[in-house]
Amino acid sequence: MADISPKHDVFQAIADPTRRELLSLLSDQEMSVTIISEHFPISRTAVSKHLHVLADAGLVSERKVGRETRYKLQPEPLMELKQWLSYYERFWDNKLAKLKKFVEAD
Amino acid sequence: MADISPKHDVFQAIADPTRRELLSLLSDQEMSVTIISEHFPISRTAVSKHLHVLADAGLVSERKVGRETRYKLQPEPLMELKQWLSYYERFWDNKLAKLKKFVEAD
DNA sequence: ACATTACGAAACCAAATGGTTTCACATCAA
DNA sequence: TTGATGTGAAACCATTTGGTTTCGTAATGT
Repeated sequence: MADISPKHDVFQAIADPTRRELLSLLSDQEMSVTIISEHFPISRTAVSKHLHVLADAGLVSERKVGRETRYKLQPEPLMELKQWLSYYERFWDNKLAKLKKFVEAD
Repeated sequence: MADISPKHDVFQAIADPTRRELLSLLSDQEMSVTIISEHFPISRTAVSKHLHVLADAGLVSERKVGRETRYKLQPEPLMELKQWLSYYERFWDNKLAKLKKFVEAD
């Protein structure tokens, strides 16, 4: 049986600050591994690993061009995060509403 | 020098599925550690550790009541997440817009 | 044809993470 | 006072994580 998805989930993927920087960098443009890694103080191999984690989570796409591998942002999986967040928004909205009420009752 | 800043950031705190379940559980009501841990297959001590991580990130508050320690959701730090997300929303909005354009050009 | 470039896989390592069990200590109930 | 309950700290353990260096290979440049 093919193992469909021990994939990394989006929550775990964005937990690392370097990976968040990668997403930010790749939101502008598609870039090759070497060029990407020039923006970071760690080795190209380490960057490559981070990119694979992001790819596993579906947050970036890989494309081979000659000897390069180019990556670009794939924002769709972030919708899961947005949906997760939306559940909690009402709690802080609620707090804000209570605060407003309190202030206005003055 | 007192270290004001939280030890764990919100991204790292929500990366763990157990901790996300904890947040969900505590959004309903304030609960003691023992009661909370009855909802999980792991030890009370392990749950307690997760709660401390969440507290470090500011996502739950602790309150001592007699010999109990009660926790409840503190959703405010999730705003940082929302803000981070908002930057990426335009990218998928953009994609949707392009798709719409393409479909309508038919 | 040969050297250079771009990259991933592999082996390895230290530190962090998520879990356990045990123990000490308050607090509450009898 | 004595016993049960609620909890955190500590010591410990296995696995995961984030990093490294080394090496092989494919594509490109000269």
